[in-house]
Amino acid sequence: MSTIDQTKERLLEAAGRVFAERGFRSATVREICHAARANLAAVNYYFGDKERLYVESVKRAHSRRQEAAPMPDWSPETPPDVRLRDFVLTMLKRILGDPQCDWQAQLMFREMQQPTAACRELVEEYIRPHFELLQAIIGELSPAAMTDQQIRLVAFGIVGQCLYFRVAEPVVRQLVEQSEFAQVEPRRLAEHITRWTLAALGRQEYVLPECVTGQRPKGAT
Amino acid sequence: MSTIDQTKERLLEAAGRVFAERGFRSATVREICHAARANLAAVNYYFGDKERLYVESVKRAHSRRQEAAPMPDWSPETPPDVRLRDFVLTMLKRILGDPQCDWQAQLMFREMQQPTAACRELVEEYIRPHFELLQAIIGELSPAAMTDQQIRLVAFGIVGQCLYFRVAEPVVRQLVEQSEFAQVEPRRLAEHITRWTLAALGRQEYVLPECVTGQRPKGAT
DNA sequence: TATTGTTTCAAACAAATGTTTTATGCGGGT
DNA sequence: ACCCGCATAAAACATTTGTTTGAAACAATA
Repeated sequence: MSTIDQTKERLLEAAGRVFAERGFRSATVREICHAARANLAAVNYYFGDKERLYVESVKRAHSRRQEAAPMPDWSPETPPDVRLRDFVLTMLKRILGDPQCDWQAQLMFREMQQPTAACRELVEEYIRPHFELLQAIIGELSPAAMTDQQIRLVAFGIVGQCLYFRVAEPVVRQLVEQSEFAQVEPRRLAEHITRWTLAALGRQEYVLPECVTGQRPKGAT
Repeated sequence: MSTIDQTKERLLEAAGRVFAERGFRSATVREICHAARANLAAVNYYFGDKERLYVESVKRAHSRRQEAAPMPDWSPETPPDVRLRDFVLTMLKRILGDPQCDWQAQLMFREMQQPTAACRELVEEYIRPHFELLQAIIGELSPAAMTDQQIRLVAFGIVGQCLYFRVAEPVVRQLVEQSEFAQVEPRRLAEHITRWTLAALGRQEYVLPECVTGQRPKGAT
């Protein structure tokens, strides 16, 4: 019993990494089994075929990511701007995560761009609730004149900003210097995006205090 | 001579579509040749091997996209907010394009996420100049207190918002209703993102006139 | 110890796929 | 008429790859 779970577990872990790096089709069962220190036939033994292993590994990656960075449960009187900041930070933590679990996010992005029929349910069960939560938060922060459609666009904009740093990471890394890229991390980005959003909504000015940016203002002597 | 270019051309076109849809590894030479109405050996005859065909097709897709939606050359006295709007609109046109040339954008995104060594030059020759142009425009619109690092974050944010609708298209399509998704098109998005940015910079209020959104304000009778 | 169910392993198979080869048709120049 | 360069076509080749198979190793149990 225990040995079953061990190899099955190693297989899921290794499959996640390999699928994330190579994509479903390009990943080979042989590479996965080798990475999992398992025999070639193990995949078919435990999962039937390559595709079911893929589905399982995607689900696994997602749940791991979610429990690694859970959404905080706010008290009823938590102000919406705090909730916005928490939401963005949580999202960024899940997306950028530590490089150790990097593949989990990568794997989900692949799935988002070319959804497998089996995994499309992820959107309904997981993404849509989060997206509606974000819309609700923005709605509370917005003037009454904002339409639902506008709120949706704002929500997409926030998500897009978060995702960009992960999805186009190689490009970002090449565009900014190494030292600056190292500072692209969840807390700083969440602060920027939150302030940026609040400023656009007319809630406050967009000014990042020096202690956060670690840089002097332009033109300062 | 003319026939040479014809099949070579068809090969490049077909390869672009197939590579965009399936990725380099998953795309088969047979499928490409079939789509191009060419013989199986044509790829090796004209390009040597599959990989060089891929590189050529990426370059081709990129230049096609660029000439399809060129950056306007502004007169010196064009105000920065107009330039921002133009920049965003041009970018969105290239990204969202008409569904006919959809694969060109798709292909470049694949390349951005998993850069081939041969194609990494695209960033230097093409993306970096555009990125610096965007930074310059934002710089003109920003208060002097903004640091270069903050400007870069803002620029990444704008690019991220634009890319999101394309990169996560399947998800967006599933999240919003069909009728609303049809309205996700360059002009409307450019208007939203530009106004949003200007509002965050304290340049103007973020209010989209009804004639643009086509929706009545929340709570209107 | 013998038995039974489970897991691992090495080998083999069949299909897919990138590449090469060889042959065929075609046009123009000598 | 003959030859030569070039484009196309069909077949063949060598790998790769997902999957299957049958035996061996192992653990638990009676």
